[in-house]
Amino acid sequence: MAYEPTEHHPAFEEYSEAIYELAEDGVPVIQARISERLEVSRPAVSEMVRRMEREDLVNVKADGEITLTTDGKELATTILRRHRLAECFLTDVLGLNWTDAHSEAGRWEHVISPTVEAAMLKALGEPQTCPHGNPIPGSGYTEPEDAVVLSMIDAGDSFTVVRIPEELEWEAGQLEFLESTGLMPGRSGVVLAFAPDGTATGDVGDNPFGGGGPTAERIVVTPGA
Amino acid sequence: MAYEPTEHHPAFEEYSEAIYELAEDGVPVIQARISERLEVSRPAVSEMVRRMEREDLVNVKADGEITLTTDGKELATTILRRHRLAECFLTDVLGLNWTDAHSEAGRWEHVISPTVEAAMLKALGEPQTCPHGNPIPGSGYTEPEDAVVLSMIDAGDSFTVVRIPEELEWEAGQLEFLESTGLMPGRSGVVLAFAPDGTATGDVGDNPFGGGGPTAERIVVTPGA
DNA sequence: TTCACATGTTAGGAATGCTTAACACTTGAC
DNA sequence: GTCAAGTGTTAAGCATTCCTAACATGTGAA
Repeated sequence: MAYEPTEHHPAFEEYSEAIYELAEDGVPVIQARISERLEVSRPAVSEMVRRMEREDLVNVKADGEITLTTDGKELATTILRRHRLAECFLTDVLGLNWTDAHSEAGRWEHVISPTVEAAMLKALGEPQTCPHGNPIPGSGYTEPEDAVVLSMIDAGDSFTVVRIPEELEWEAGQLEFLESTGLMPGRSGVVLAFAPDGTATGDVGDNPFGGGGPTAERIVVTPGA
Repeated sequence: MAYEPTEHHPAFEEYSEAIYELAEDGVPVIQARISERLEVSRPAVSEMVRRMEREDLVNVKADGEITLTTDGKELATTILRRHRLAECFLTDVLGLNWTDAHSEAGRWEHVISPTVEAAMLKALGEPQTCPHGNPIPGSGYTEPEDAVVLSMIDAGDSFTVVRIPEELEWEAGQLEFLESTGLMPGRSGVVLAFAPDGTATGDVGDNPFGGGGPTAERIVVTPGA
């Protein structure tokens, strides 16, 4: 408990969260990726990483890979937990759509106190994932054993959406598109075909969908309806 | 709409709100009062007032009195509306107590978007006051004609609490105390006596209460049960 | 009248978090 | 081997928002 989240250095919270998410998404955690995800310059990241290292929130390996320390991980999971809890709350209680919930939660995560967090958790019946299917840290959620990315499903086979990784949530228009086609956690569909470039086409419910290679390689599903 | 709240200069929001509240509480709006309410140094206020004047959010009269411009008032009422709406939400939906709700709302007010504001308003059934009885700007609420401060009630007479001014909410321990004694909007009580120093004693429901002169001179009530 | 107190301002400085410009280093493609 | 692309760093600077120290001014009380 060396770092007190209530001291709220908003930047430390944002950077820790980004580092955690990049790792969660399987992206190599180097400064350049953080720079892209947070849309800040590389020198800004360079400086911030140095400061976070000084505060014992991260370690930098010789090859430049950045890892969270125990304190850093605690901060990151706290913020991410609040982010995903806020997304649940905003969609379930206040009726916001996916897209709005995601961007709002990006601000809410920094102002939610332990008291409010506990109250939200109770009001929502202890959810285990956010509306996009990503696990709420500390909820004890474990991903299904047979989870694979959509591009691994054979053409003709059916699948059930598990989660939309955080990485895709940050791409402008992506969430709106997925929500409109019905590619949401719990929904089942069928893959009709893969184009040579990896683009997947299929149906979810009665809606046709199409997703480029990078998208199909990231959406996590389980085989079968 | 010259000033865009979404550009979020948090300090401008905080200062505008403080200025609005001081006026609402009948306190002369000068730099020294803002300095006390926001707990920042006088030079900090001096500089910020100059910047807000430059941005056309406030005007400073020759005698030093500070008034909000149209833009400044719009910003202040927007933030204050979100603050009081958040207080309603935190108490009614999440079950927080007065004290927690007040301090949480002080952060929430800066992250609530128009979308969320509308959703909260709907979820709460368009409340007209915050839990402490203070009007939610834009709700159309008007204070009862016969509202007076508690110290104006004659010893032996009954009263009904209308509101706890924002000024008292900022005093450490004040909200906890009022909540514990039951001096809350809508509750009725009887004034038993006033000490020479203005301290009021009385009963609310079955609970005795006592409030120093400064408190009794600020709590707004209507005569009668 | 004088002294104390309240009030506002200037000057100088600090922390945070960002920017661009310029440079160094590594690595893969040709 | 060379060149381009990707990556990280240094340097200088800027905006925001605060601080303390010091000073100027006005006002009310003794």
